Amino acid sequence: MVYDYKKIEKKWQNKWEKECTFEAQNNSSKKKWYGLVEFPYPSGQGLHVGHPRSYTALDIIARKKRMQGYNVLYPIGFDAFGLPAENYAIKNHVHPKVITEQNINNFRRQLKSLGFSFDWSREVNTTDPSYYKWTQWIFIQLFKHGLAYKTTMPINFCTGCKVGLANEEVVNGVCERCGSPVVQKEKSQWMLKITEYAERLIQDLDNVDFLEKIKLQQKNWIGKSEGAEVKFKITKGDDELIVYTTRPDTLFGATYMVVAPEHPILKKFASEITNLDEIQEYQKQASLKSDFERSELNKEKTGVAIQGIKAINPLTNQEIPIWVSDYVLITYGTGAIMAVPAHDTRDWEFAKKYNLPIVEVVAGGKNVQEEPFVDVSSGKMINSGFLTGLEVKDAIKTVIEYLEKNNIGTKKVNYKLRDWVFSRQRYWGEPIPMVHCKKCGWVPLKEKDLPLILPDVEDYEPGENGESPLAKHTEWIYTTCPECGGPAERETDTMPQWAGSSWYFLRYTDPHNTSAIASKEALQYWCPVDWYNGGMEHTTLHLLYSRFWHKFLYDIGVVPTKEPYAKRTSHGMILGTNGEKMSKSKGNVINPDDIIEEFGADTFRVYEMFMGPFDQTAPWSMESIRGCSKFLDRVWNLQNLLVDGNSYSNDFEKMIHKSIKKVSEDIEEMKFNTCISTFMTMVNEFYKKQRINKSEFKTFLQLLNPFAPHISEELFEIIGEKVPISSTSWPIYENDKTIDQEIELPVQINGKLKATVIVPLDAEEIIVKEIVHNNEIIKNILANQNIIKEIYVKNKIYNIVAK
RNA sequence: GCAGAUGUGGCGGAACUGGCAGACGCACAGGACUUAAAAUCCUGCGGUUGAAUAAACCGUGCCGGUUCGAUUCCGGCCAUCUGCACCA
Repeated sequence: MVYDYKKIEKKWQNKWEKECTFEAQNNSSKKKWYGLVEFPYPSGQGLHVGHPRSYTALDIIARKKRMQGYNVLYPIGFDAFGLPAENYAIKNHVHPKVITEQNINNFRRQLKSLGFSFDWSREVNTTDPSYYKWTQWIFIQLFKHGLAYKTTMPINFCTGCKVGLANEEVVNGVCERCGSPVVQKEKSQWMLKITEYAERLIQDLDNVDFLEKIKLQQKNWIGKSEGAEVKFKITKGDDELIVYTTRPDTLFGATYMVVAPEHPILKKFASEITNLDEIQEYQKQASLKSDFERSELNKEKTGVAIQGIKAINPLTNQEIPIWVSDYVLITYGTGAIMAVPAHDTRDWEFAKKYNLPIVEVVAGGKNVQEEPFVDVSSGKMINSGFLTGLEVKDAIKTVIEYLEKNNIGTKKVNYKLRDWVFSRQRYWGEPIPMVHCKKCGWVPLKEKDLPLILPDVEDYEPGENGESPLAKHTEWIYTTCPECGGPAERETDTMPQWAGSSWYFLRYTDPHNTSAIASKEALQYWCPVDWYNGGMEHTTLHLLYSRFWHKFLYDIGVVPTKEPYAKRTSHGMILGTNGEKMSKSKGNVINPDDIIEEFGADTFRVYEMFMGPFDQTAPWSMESIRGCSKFLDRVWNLQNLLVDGNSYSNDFEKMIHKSIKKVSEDIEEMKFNTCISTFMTMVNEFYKKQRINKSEFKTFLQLLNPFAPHISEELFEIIGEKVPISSTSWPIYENDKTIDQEIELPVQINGKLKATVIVPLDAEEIIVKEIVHNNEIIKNILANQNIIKEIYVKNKIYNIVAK
């Protein structure tokens, strides 16, 4: 019989759909298991081969958990707002809603053709008003709790998309989504105070099971540092220039200051500054550059000295110059620094270029006039007044005490993390449910008026000056104030794509609820997500944002857990056959549809799990996938080897039990590639002995089922089983049968393998010693050598040191 | 520059907690079947020397260390990939 994967896969997919095989139960006494994968953005290109890597992995785990008796929730949905649909819509004059619906239908078809055990009855779609009603609701709660505010600040402005971008969305100086250059522009923006949660976002990582590298990346992103804020007096007026420094101990070495081009001091002292024209020109130049360009290394540093005002070093009381330079960023710290050129490379280069004094304050380096001495985490202070002679560590403590006592500075914890720019001047996003009333200011909509539906306009192209497309639709804008009933205007900006994805996992627990984001009972039962797998690229954006929202929802009593995800793992990227990232422009994109057509879904799934370690990048290989196809053919033909009766031998039986153990354990550790090789080894054994009995076949198919669900169900039926595999219990191994009573023990002489001997399990040294010394090979080698030492490690090795 | 990761045959990779390096697969070679090819099945396959299924030596990016024993632990390099906010 030929293995007709097309017919078989369709048959089982239809059956699962008709019988709702994989729907999770909401009122269940069973133990729950909630597995989550990042829901896709339904792009026009269709599913990427990278999606199924993550989806297959958690599908395997989900299917195994079901067989182990858990009530499993493994949901899917679509993160469907976003720029690509909008850009496509503008280019091709089709409404984003239409495009999105088409794309979702295509994605759904593709996902179903891979046989994932998703609970499709819980599918969510972030662009559905019944969904974004609750995204808007959460925003209003954030606003009511003071965590959403409007402010004017320099933001990244994409010249292509005509929208403000979060720093996180700017990649290599260009817009992450469209690739256009990003410039700085002043804009009034809705912001979310994620910084208020910075400390908790770090602390609570201790209580979750995330991969260490993920925790580390989040911590580094939040970037906690301890230092001091120091006030520098300015020679004119009573004003002060405040800087943040992690090294207050080097204050005596601060010979000049630098402020960012956007620093307010420049406006404030405009009348005092004698070279204002020059400075304004510099500001103009700087605004054309993105943060990335400004921060590029090896770049010649530029700057302008401010004439007319100076700062006073509070410890040396010397007047020091203030410079403007774009290597200082307004978005970090206070937007101003004290420069210690002797001990900082950037400051040193700047000082050399502009001939500023360099004063060594930590001893131990070479001549600081020749090169900066930057490794100053320890050492003795010099040229530092009352700090001279102290160790760096003590100097920090002493100087902070001094600063605080004299009211010229305070100890300060600083975070690199910045508040989240939440506005987009775009059409295809959730409308921000706020109105502006001249009398009442910014007022949120009442809950009964949610959702605020995105108006179905004809013209969704961005406005000229980066305004939202909605700004053109006056009939929508003009409304009444929910507070006073007077005339008011709607916010025309929409939310970023991150909004809908920050809480979608909560909606899956109760997706059709009309009176809450989800019922208390559903949240109580399903939270937290037991296992969340996704890409490393979302570690600092989506993952951090959703943790932030979840913590907020916890604080206001909406969700029962402090953290949304108990466990987070990540998968490696799949590269093209040439080892480069798949992209249209490189022409190395593999289309999942083609693979399924040629090899079938099971082969596709098995190959993606076999191609390499799950968490590492792996190149696609057409030759290797053929190997997996061949393997499933061999599995199919096992039915020809089926015999009645008992197992071939004890060893054969042992192989089965060892395999159950190995596969069960490896699935939990996401070592799917070694699971597949275990299957291959089993199949090779069956062929070698030219037989498999029914119970062995059953067990094998049960183990294989999470990986290759269609072929295993079909074979299960063929060998006469009356129920589907998915309803059977996961095989259990007997520990005794996984242990060999005899061991092949390697014998080394001087660390080199010379022979192996058969010894009983856990054999005592005396017994082994005799066996080893009776071995012919060993005897011959030792004949003219003196034994110095013999090492026996039970069940592992016997090593003889001889001369 | 900073941060993170990776480095094992021709290729993808395996190796528990420091104990037989190269499982499993691909590619390749030989054989069986076939008029022939494909498919399938069987065998071999790190390198050097060797007639050899004898034996010896070398071998997990490089240099060193610890150890009876290191792909694994430690120190120092090198290379590649990814991310980035010159973070004061």
